Amino acid sequence: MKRRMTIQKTIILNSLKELHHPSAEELFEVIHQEYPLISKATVYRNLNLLVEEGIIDKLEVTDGPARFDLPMKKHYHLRCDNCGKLMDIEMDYLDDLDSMVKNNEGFQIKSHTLTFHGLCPECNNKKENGGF
Amino acid sequence: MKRRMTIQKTIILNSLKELHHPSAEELFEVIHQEYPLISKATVYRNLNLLVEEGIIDKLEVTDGPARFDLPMKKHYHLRCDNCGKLMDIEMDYLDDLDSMVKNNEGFQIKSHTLTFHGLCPECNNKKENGGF
DNA sequence: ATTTATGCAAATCATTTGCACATAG
DNA sequence: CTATGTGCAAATGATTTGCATAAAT
Repeated sequence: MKRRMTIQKTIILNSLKELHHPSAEELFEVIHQEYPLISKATVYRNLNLLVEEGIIDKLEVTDGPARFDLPMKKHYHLRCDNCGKLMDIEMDYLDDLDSMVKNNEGFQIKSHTLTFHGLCPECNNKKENGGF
Repeated sequence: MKRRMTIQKTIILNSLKELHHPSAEELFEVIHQEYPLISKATVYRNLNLLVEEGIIDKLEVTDGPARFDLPMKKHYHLRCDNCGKLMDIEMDYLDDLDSMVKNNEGFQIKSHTLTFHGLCPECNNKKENGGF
């Protein structure tokens, strides 16, 4: 199954370069501005294809839509428990973690994801002012 | 808003003791056997209430339904990339990780989740036999 | 007697899929 | 040409919600 280059795929890749790990929906909104004919299904389909081809990364987030991005150095995330905002973190990647697992019962470990949880500055303020 | 104890809530809690981090759907299926009148909405509602009250834990898994469990010692998970099977891992909890984050831009870090990814023995076999 | 909880069906959100038509190679 | 991609709408899966009724306090 040989892939073709289409206008849609080009636009999706370009938009991906301009946005910070957007969700498929966010990407669609932006692209829809300059290219109103595009279908949401096309955005989803191309994102999945690009992930399969290893051209982009899919960040699966608990509780919320998946986010996509151009591949970058392995890193971890910080996610706000309240508003769901996701940010990248400055921390050395723990390469040796995968080999620290005992009793893995034949499971082949290939990678890991580490996400920190808490409150972003904005939500932390809201909370202190009785916001929730 | 004071909570009431209902038959449904009792059954949900009991079933939770018997199952290994089931999804809401799985829990519903099991409960539905012995208590066919229960509604799926009731299962979801009670699970959410129990999580809010801190009585049970919600394990949010990327790409798949959330799973629920009685609170246990902090631990990490192993998830099969192919079939989605989730298992608990034997590994010391990294208490000092939360303080290793630099440049958190005012973010209050409270916890972290660490999940290992790879292939479970079954899927690994399938793969070697050309399954996918 | 209140007020919270339940059951049902409809609604919502993220994502996928079937199908006829368009288009890249 | 012909297989791959597109747009649309309908389908799916997980979860939530509105509303009238039932049950707990």
